[in-house]
Amino acid sequence: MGDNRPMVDTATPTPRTAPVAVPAEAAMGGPLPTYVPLYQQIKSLLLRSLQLGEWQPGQPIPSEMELAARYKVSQGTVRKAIDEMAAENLVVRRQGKGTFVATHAEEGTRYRFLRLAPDAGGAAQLRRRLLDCRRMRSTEDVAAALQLPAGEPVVEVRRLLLDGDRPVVLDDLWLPGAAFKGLDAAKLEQWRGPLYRLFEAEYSVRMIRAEEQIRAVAAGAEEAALLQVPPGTPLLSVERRSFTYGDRPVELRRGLYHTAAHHYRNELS
Amino acid sequence: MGDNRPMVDTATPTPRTAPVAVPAEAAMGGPLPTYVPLYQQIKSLLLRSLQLGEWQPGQPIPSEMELAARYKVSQGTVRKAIDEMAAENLVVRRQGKGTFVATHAEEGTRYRFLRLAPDAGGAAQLRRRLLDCRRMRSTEDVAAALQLPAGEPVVEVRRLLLDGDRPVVLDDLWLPGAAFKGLDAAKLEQWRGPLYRLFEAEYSVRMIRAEEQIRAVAAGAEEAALLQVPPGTPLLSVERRSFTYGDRPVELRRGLYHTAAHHYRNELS
DNA sequence: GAGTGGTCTAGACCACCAC
DNA sequence: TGGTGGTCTAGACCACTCA
Repeated sequence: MGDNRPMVDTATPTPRTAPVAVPAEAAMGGPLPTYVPLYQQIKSLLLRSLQLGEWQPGQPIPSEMELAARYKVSQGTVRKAIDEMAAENLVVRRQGKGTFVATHAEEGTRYRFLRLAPDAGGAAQLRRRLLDCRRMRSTEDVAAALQLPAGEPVVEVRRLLLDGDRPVVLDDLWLPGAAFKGLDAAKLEQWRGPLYRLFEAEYSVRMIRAEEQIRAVAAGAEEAALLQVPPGTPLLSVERRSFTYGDRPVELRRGLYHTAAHHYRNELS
Repeated sequence: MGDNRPMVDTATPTPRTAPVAVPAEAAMGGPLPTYVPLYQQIKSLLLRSLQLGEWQPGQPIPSEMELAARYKVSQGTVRKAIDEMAAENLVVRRQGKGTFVATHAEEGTRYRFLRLAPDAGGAAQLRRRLLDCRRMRSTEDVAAALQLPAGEPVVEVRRLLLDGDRPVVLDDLWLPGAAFKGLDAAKLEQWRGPLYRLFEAEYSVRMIRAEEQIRAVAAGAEEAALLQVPPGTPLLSVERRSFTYGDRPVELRRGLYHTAAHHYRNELS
């Protein structure tokens, strides 16, 4: 016990990274990690299972005891691996029931990635209105953001979010065409629930994490008309890149938020 | 072992919360927690020591072994308490050296709360220019934000942040006068380093966490002049409330960010 | 080499949930 | 009643830092 042993691992065909120093490489002076904790190796294995779709969103993963047995480690080691994944919102623990693959379905966090809140307080309750959905060849900037070759097919979507009958958000978004075969206006129109839930349910694309860049811009003529504001109105420009496993970007989104009665909320720590 | 025992606790005069169900209260149907894990109790004690200034920012707290002995629990329990505090950025662990009270001094996180980044990439390197610093009676909105009685004395500060010679941020901030006795323009002018470092070093006010509300607004005449932009230019309005221990608000800050060559970056997960 | 945090184990018991 | 995650312990060993 307590020996970070070299992973006999007859149970799983998946090779683990060497748990101790790699003399040859270490001697080469590379800044590569010379030691990977066991629980990190377990975490990598779990991540791979997630990525390969071995466990589906909303479904339970095997119990800690079962995983400990599978990987021939103690329950505490599995626990620490899962702890980190829970902290990263990849997985949700529920005492007495099990550990579940995170999903963009309701489960309390309806708008996990939408930081818009009404000034009045409470949570945003927004309606969607699809304006456009087309397949096209990506422009250079979109391709770059999605790490695709320029001209690669993408799906372009334009939509409005409304609070009551007042437009609040104008969203343009781009998705890699290859990963979203069959996505069209009809699909989007008929779908009830969070968009990211549709993506994970129908296209096996799970949004794990996103980066946003926020600016203040003046409304152009077309945008102003759609948001029903005078041209030149200051709007929040929110450019989001969403990533799936392995930090692969799978969505580019450009939102214009009308912040007269709403605001973007953020928590710093 | 393994018994969440009622805290004999002859070593510390600090009472701990009851570790097991409180039958009387539980019967009253209150939604109060009927059980508080031991490590949470330890965490509360550690938080209180932090709040009381027993350990100063940048200084080490006692070792895990020492704390375990002090509180008569196992090292693992102390570890879990500290783990949570480290996750909340209250404390920083350094292997081989110890655990240190978090500080707003350099230590890698120069601008912990400033999310502005140059579009060109890299980190913002901004100069400060103090415009004004005065003591006054708080207006109603400021008092409300700081949870003070209206008319209570506050310190009002106005300053610019510049990237090179280009103004990028116009900040107005308000602090409770009582907590910041002696803070004046001279103090601010002479101070080198992060503002929050000054607050914790000279006034024992430690900013732990902050909430921001972000909007797009049009520059007014005065603001436009200060930021050297045409009036009406869209600006990011960032209203921040900073909190210290116990979620007590101790700063209100209203920033106007010129986002022509910079952006507000955010990470969602 | 001594002291710190970091990892790993094994085992016990607790709180919660479903059957 | 049995299974799940959650807590707590005790002890061993490892990685890192510094004198």
